[in-house]
Amino acid sequence: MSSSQCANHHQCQETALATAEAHCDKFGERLTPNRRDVLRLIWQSHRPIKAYDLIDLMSAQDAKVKPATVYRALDFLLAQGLIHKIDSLSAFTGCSHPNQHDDCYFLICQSCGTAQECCSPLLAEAITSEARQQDFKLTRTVLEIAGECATCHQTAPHIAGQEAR
Amino acid sequence: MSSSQCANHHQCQETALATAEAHCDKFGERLTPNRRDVLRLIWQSHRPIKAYDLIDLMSAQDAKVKPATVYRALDFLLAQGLIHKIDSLSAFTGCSHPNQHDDCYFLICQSCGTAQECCSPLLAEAITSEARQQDFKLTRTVLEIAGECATCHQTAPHIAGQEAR
DNA sequence: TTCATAAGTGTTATATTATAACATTACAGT
DNA sequence: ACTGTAATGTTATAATATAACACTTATGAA
Repeated sequence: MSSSQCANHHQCQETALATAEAHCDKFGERLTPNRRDVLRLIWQSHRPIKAYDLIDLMSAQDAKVKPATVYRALDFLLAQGLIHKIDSLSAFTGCSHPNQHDDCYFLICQSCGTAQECCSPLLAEAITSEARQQDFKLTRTVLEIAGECATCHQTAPHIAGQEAR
Repeated sequence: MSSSQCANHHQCQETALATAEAHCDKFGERLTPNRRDVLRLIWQSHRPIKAYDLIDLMSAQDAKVKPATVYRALDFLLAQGLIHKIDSLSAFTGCSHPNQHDDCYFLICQSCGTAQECCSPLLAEAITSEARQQDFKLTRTVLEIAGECATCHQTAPHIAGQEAR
């Protein structure tokens, strides 16, 4: 479980789960076993994961898991701001700072598949300002940038990484 | 066919088709009847349209049109830069300036459904600059801003427009 | 003009992503 | 323990998209 985004990915994953736990406690929401399982699987790497891959992973463990089960967990986690959906990939990724994603965007590496969540109040302000110039009332911004991450273009040409990052 | 984006939408649509024609001539590409039909339907309004709505519209005219037929036309039009796909909607919209969409973003009105294509070299530069700070090589940017357009919040509260815009 | 090739289309099937509807179970507050 | 709400199980199906292969049409070289 190497990672270009965190020194120790196991730690990173555990922290995310603990944060989610704390978040749910605070807001009186229930992080049930299913929801926790889905969240844990999403945090297995920094590569956004597709709903049906989650279904496969959960099914591998024991009985077949049905789509609705996973989608319900995803809906909950999205509503709590514990994960993001990457629209350009139809995939889901963990959120490292629930409750404050107004300024977020994603850097998605087409070589290793990782999505890095970034926050830039400056960029967010530039976007808001652009919209304001068009007299447009902004409610949600999707900013997904695809390309090649530092790790991938610093190392040998294009070995699509399969490890957790 | 009223419009908040163009003085005369019929004109707007015809111009788009003529531009597409010219583009294809220039690059030795063929704007076949199918491709032209799909493009025309996409330009019937400024509201992004879904692939299966296109299929329904085309099927209404005569025999049932199959998904592959429409998706192939969409693939061609995307490849030529004559349309855009709006990832957050899984829908397609006409491109008003083929061959120069590096600086584009979309303002998507959740009230009337229109998507306005905007270009801002300044904003594009801000985004590139952000990515550069992370040592990220950018190849494609998806910026889709959802909210309420000027027309909608200037007029009476929330009548979802069904007309072409 | 004719043929060969490539490009485009028709058609069938299927993959992928997501939701609806309703029955059942588990949980929290009384 | 009782009750209402939240969560889950289950079946079915909707919505989005692509694969594979047969067939047709356009184009350009001989």
